[in-house]
Amino acid sequence: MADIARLAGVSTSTVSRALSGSPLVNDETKTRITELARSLNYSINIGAQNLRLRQSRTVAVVIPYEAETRQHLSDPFFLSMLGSVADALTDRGFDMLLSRVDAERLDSIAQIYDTGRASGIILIGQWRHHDQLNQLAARRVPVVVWGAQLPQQLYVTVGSDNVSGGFLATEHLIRSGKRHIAFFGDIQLPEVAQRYEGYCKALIQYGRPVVPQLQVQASFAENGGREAVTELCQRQITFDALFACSDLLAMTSINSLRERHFRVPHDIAVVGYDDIELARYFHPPLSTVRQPMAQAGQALVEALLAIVDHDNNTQPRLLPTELIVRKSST
Amino acid sequence: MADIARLAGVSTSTVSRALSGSPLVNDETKTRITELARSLNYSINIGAQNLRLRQSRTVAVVIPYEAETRQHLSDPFFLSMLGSVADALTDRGFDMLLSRVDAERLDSIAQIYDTGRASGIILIGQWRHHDQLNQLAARRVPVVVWGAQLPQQLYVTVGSDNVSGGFLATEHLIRSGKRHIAFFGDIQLPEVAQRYEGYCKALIQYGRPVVPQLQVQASFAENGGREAVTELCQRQITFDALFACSDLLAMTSINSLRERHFRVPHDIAVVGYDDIELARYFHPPLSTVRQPMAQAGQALVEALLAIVDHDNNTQPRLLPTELIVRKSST
DNA sequence: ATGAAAGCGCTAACAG
DNA sequence: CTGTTAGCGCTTTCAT
Repeated sequence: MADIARLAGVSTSTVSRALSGSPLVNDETKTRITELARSLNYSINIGAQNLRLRQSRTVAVVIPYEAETRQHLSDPFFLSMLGSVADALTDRGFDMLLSRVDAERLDSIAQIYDTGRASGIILIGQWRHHDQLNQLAARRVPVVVWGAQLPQQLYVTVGSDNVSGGFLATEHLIRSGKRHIAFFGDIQLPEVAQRYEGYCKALIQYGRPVVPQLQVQASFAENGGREAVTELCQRQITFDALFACSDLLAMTSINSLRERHFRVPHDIAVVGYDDIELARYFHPPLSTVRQPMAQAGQALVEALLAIVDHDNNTQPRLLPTELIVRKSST
Repeated sequence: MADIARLAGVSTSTVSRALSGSPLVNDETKTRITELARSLNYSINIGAQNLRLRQSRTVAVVIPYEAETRQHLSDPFFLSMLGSVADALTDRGFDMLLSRVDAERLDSIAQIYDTGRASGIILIGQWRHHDQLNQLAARRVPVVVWGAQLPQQLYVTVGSDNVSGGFLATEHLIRSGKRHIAFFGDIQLPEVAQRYEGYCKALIQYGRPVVPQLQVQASFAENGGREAVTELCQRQITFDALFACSDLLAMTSINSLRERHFRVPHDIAVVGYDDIELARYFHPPLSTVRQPMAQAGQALVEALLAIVDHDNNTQPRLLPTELIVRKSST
C-alpha cells in the first residue's frame, strides 16, 4: 500500500480511501490509484484490515466427526449443506473456515471464536450433544446449530420441520394402502425422534396402532440399512412399507431388501428423507421428504449473523418440508 | 493481553513469551500467567499474531462448481477428499478456508492468495482447466492440484496412478473371461483419459481389440450412468462388462442396467473407481479401484507447504492405486 | 529474566 | 479533498 501511495504521489490514507470507494476522494486520483493497484496486482491485506476493523468476516462451519472412525460422514446430504452455507456466506462477503472437530469435544469449538479466527460458528449436526451445545451458548459463543428445536435450549437452531416430515411420509404410505409401516432411525437423535413423532401422529390420526416392533434403531453409518433390515427380518414381523430417516439409509435398505428377494415397491414401499440429488436417479427413483437446502444455508447464516450483531432475541427457525413421491413408494 | 499483563504485574512482552512457551521466562511467572489466561478464558488473537509474524497458517481448499448448476458435485468422493485434507492440515496446525469458485473463473482464486487470506491453495478437480492453472502457476500463486500429470505443466499435481488403475480394472475383467468391456467416462478430462489409456493398454497386452464403440462419454453428474447406459444400448453393440470411472457412475449404471433386466455381475460385470465408503454396502458390493484417500490429503498438503516454503523443485506426486474385487465383477 | 519501543498493513479521527 | 497521527493485538530486537 505504501508503494502505491509513493507511486501515485499521495498518502496511504488516500490510497486506503480510494480502494474502499470512499466518496471523500477525487475521482481522478481514485482512478489513478485503482489503475495502479491493478497493474501492480495489488490486493488489500485482509488480515490487517480485519485487525484494524476489529472484525473477521469469517464464519466457521463445523461438521463433527466420530472419534472411533475419525471419518467424516460420507452422506451427500452434508456436502449439499456445505454448499448451501458456502453460497449464503459468499453472498454476504464472508469467508468460510471449515473445522474438523471430535464430536465428543464440541467445547473445543469455542477456541475458534476466542482466538478471533471466526466471528461465529455454524454447527451441522446436533446429534446427542444438546448439553455441550447449551454450555457453549452459555459461554456466549455465537453459534447456530442445524437440528431440532428442543426444550430448555439455550442455543439457536435452524432445522426443517421434522414432525411434519415424518407425518407426510407416513400419511402417504397409509393412503397408498400400506398397513405395516416400519420406521428406520435412531430415535435417540433429536431430529429422528421428531420424525418418529410425526410417524406416530399419522398412524394415530388414521386409527392405526403404533407397533414398537416396527421401529428399528438404524444408524446413519454406511451399513445402517443392511443391519436394520437384518434386525427387522429377525423380528419375524410382517411389514409392507418402510420409512427411512435418510435417503442413504433408504437406498442401502432397498439394496438389502432386494438381496432378500423383496420387491420395491411391490412388496415393500419405501420413503426416504432429505431428497439428495441421487434420490431421483436411484432405481427405483426414491420417494422422499425434501429438506429445503437452499433455504437452509440462508437461514443458518442469517441467524448466526443476527447473533453476532448481538441480537439477543434470535429465534429458532423451522423450515418447511415437502413430500416428493417417486416410484419407490407407488 | 494487556489485561493479563496488568493483572500479573508484568509487561505484555513477558505474557507473549510465556504464552508462546519461550524459555526466556521464569517458570514461576510462566505458570502464573498461564493460569491467569485460562481463568480469564483468554486466547491469543490469531489475526494479530499472523499479521505480526507475516504468515497466515491457513490453506484454502477449492472445489470448483459448474456455472450452470451452481451446484457442488454431490459425489461422496469429494467429501472424503475434504476430510483427508482437513486432517492433514489440522495435524500441521493449519486452518482450512473452503472457497466456492466458478469453474470458469479459476483465475479468481489468485485473490485468495493476494489478499493474504491463505498461504496457498489446494484445488480439488483439474477438469478441463489445464490452461487456467498454468496461468495461475505462472503468476507464482502457490497452488497444488488434485489430478493428472500433464505435459507442459507449470503447476504441481498430486494424483493417483490413473493409468495403472485403468489397467488393473480392465485386466481383472479380461481375466474373469469378459470379452466386450465397455468404458464409461469423459476422456476429455485428463484423469479419465489416463484411465482410458490404462484400459487400452490392458486390452492390447491381452491381445484384444480396442473398440471405440464401447467407450461412452459419460459425465460425472448424477444422471451420468443412466444416460450412458441408454447411449450404449442404442449402439446395439454386445458388451459383457463395464468399467466406470467413478463409483457413483458405476452405481447409477448398475441401477439402469437392472431396469433393462441385465443381471450384475452375471450378464454384465462392473468395476468402479474411487472406493467410496458406500461401495462395499452397495448391492452387489462394488468392485473398484481404490484411490488412497488418507495419503492424498497428506501428499497435497506436503506438496503445497513445500511450495509455500519456496521449494522451487517440488515434484508432482503419483499415488498408488489398488484393485478391490467384490461381488459386482465375480 | 524482564521491559521499552518499534512495527506488521491497514483505517479513522482530526486537522488543514 | 488530502495528509498526519495514532493504534488494532501481537512479537521481537535491544537494552538493562
